[in-house]
Amino acid sequence: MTRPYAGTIELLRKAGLRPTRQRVGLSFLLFHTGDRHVTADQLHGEADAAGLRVSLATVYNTLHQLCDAGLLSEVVVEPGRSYFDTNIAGHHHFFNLDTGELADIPSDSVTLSALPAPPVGTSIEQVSIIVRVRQES
Amino acid sequence: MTRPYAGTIELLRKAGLRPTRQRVGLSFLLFHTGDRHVTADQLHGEADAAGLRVSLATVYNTLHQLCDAGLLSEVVVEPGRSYFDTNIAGHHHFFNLDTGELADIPSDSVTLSALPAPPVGTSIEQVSIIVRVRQES
DNA sequence: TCTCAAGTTTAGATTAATTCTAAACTTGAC
DNA sequence: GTCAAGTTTAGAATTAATCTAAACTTGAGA
Repeated sequence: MTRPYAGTIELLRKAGLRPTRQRVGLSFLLFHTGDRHVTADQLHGEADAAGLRVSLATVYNTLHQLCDAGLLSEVVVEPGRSYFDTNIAGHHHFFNLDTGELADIPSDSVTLSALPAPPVGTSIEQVSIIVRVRQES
Repeated sequence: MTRPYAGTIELLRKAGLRPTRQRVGLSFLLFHTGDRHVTADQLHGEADAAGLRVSLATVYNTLHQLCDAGLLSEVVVEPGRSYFDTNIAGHHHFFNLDTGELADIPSDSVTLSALPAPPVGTSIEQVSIIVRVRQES
């Protein structure tokens, strides 16, 4: 028998987070299905479907902790809707205004030449490009 | 005596919006103070301070109508906070994660070379770049 | 200038996402 | 095992934003 959660537990430990049942379950859902864009609500639903009882508050806590640990990134596309992205390599996205779908843009397929200096006294933390698209009629 | 609102009224008429007292007042606040980044709430407060009684619902309505008319653009930087920007030429911004300040990036100071094709069946509506910065310690 | 239908505004209720709270429960070092 | 520190939880609270239907403006036409 293999230990399906061993990697996940390791991941959490490295991030300084206790591998609780909830965190392990949620992380497993997040990181073992390829790249994902989920809202807190969606993940909560998936957990439920997978038989993992977790409160929504914990889903939010865990998502933010994983963000802080750099394992996840938050993408804000519309007021009042926030996605969490398991692909932390490229922070660029297509956002379909009509369907609400979010798709990654591989960071090597975009070249940003010349970026102005940040305001005095600040340093750049992240550059995010969102390309809003519409369904062609 | 000059007619301070003549330009504003003209602007609204061209956008197909009746120049009501509220819309004229709000547009005046928006477009006669240089480039601005305001939340609906801030604008509501300013209107109040200027002696213009407007409900918050009208502030939201007007902001959205001006967006639809292309006179304003909406910038989403954080979940649950939405700014409206009177500078529609460049959609790029610095966002200070520590202070919440938003600053324009002149669009000619950024060059985006190479952008992948949008998903099949969609066309690009807008490209927005947000550079998140942090206060240097 | 008066009238009136269409377009606007409004207060207040409502929604939806998210955060807070403090009590109950795990976890893991010892 | 024990226990303090860290987590989770249900439910309340908060926040931004939207909706509702009744009251009010606006301006085109008489």
